[in-house]
Amino acid sequence: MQKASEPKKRANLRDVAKAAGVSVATVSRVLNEPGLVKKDTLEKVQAAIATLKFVPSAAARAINSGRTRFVGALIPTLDNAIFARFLAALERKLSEHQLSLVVATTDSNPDTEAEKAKSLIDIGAEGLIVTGATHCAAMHDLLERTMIPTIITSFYESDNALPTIGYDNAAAAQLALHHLAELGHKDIAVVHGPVRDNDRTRARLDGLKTYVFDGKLTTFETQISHQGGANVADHICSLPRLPDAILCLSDVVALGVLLGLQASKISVPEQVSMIGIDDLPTSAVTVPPLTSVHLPVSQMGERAADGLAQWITTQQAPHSEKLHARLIVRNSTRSLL
Amino acid sequence: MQKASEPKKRANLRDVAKAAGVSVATVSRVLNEPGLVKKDTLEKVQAAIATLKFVPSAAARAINSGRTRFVGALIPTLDNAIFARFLAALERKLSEHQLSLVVATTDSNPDTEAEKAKSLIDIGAEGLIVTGATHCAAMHDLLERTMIPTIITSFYESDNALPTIGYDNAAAAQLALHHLAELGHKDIAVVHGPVRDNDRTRARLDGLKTYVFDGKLTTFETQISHQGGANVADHICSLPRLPDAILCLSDVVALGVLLGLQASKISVPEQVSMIGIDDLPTSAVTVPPLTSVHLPVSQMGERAADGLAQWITTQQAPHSEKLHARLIVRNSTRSLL
DNA sequence: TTGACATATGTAACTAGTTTCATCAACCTC
DNA sequence: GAGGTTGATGAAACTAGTTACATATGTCAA
Repeated sequence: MQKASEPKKRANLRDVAKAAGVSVATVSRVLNEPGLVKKDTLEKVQAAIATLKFVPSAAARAINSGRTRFVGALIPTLDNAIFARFLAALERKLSEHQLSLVVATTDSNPDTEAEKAKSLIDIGAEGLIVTGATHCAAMHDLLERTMIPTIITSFYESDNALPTIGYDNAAAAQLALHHLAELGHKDIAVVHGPVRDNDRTRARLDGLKTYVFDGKLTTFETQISHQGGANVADHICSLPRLPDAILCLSDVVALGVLLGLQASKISVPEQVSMIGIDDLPTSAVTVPPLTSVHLPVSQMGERAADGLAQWITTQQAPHSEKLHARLIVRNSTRSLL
Repeated sequence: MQKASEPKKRANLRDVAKAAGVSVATVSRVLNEPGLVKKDTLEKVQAAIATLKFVPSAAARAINSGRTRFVGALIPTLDNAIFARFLAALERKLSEHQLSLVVATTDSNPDTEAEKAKSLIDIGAEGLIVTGATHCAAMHDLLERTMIPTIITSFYESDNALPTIGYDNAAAAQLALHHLAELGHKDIAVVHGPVRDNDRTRARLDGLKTYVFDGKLTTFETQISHQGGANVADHICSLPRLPDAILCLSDVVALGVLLGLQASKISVPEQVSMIGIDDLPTSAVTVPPLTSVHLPVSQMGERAADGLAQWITTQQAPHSEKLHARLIVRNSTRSLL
């Protein structure tokens, strides 16, 4: 099957060694520890590498070192700035640890998540970053079988089997509700993304439900997008009576609601107060600027990167970390007292 | 929690073979072509795999097949929905070709791009998707040396050395300007992102400059973010005279400008017309809904995925493809005639 | 002159899989 | 009962690197 002249096969170490008239060990040294090689041998080999356009095979390297130098992140979507910000920090910090990042999106579907996780592991990921603590059975099984270092983010739970690096979602939501309650709001509309397969949203809603105050909460579920927020705003405007305030469990939805209210000529905060969660940079330039609960996602990215890198190199799982959310008061909320 | 001091060496094929009392070839068959193995042997081997928690090494597989089954995408930032949309389509289509996607962000820095490209190739990427046609010397050298299949996106140029799959940026900008010109606008502010190291923005600006119309164009450079747009809006509002219209070379900036104008109580389109480029979903729900030039980024992602997958499997580079932008008229532009 | 040591390089054994080819038994046909 | 075919399995070669160990040469001191 192998004829004398093959058209184009990638050159390997042996080819280079033969071309340079040295052994494979010498070529390997040129690649990894050029200091050990005599100057003119070095040049001979480098010439051969150049003429053969030799590029070392990543797989062959990995097989020896047992390291592929990349990790995977499973996130619900890229279509929300909050994840973009998280990933930016994660990637920056990982690269300080000489690790590349492979991003896979799950569309918040646990089965997709398990599938993508499997393919990340198949292609050699050394560790995983996942969003939230709820996964399907296949995912749990996969993580247990492979024992791949995995950190849960956007979610804090001290006694989880896997380390969690994130914030207390219930507390973040309570921070927002507490602010509204203090301002005297009694009739509050809560707008949130899909509850199904999303433990962060559920935790936030639970936080609201367990917060004790003498007022009414009405929840509205929609898509996490500007469009989704605008749709809910239309619905709320068609109600016989406007709520005192609208609490959005994410800023993306909040901006959508804000635009929707504006389209219906409802003014914020004069007719309704509004508050969000996330504190995206955009929230500082909306009209009016949006009061929000700041979630430290950049910090979360950095801590997750450090934790995972440490776990991979030392085989020692990091401890869970609780990061603190804080209220940023702007002009979309006003006092009713 | 994880116990730290396990003598955890991962089981390999030979370990499984020994445990099951069969040869390595049989274990390999169980993994890849279970149909060839007798039923009770199969079960024996599967039992051994389960008890040893054996997971095949991706690297060792890759070394044989010469395939790592993933490609890399180099994009300027994740912090702009336009790229998020592109990546979503790209990833979806790549996975149909059994390819995973590794995303690397370059911050529009050519040196970062070259670095990230190198590390993608180092970890074994079989192909690359890059944004725009302008790269630093190190990048060109890398692409030439490794001959890695690489497709340029967001940019169309029929005679580029590498296949380009994208739109004509100059034409897209002209489409927007033509619309404003037809409505009788003479004094137009053009708001755009950084020109340095961004050939898409430059191409759009060149398109505007070569379009013949009897009016005035004033350009404003800012960051591509809502904040950046809002800053320019503040600046424009402080000018002695408002322009007739504001043409933004991206919708993200346009929404920022819109919010900034609104904060200064300038009404659109009564006092200024506004038009964007990208046509993000958000642009349909802004107040007023934003007239924009639709860029087919989802289609671009799909075509790029198909092209790259084809290139990798057939060794045959695809042809460049020009995708068509089209004007979406909403309510942010009005006629002055 | 010889031993001690450093430097430079080669040989061959690893890494963890896939794959080719050989072997052997069971079954079928003539 | 000889010969052919099929099915199941194993031995060993193969992928492309790294690396432990061996060897050859040169320098220097005893």
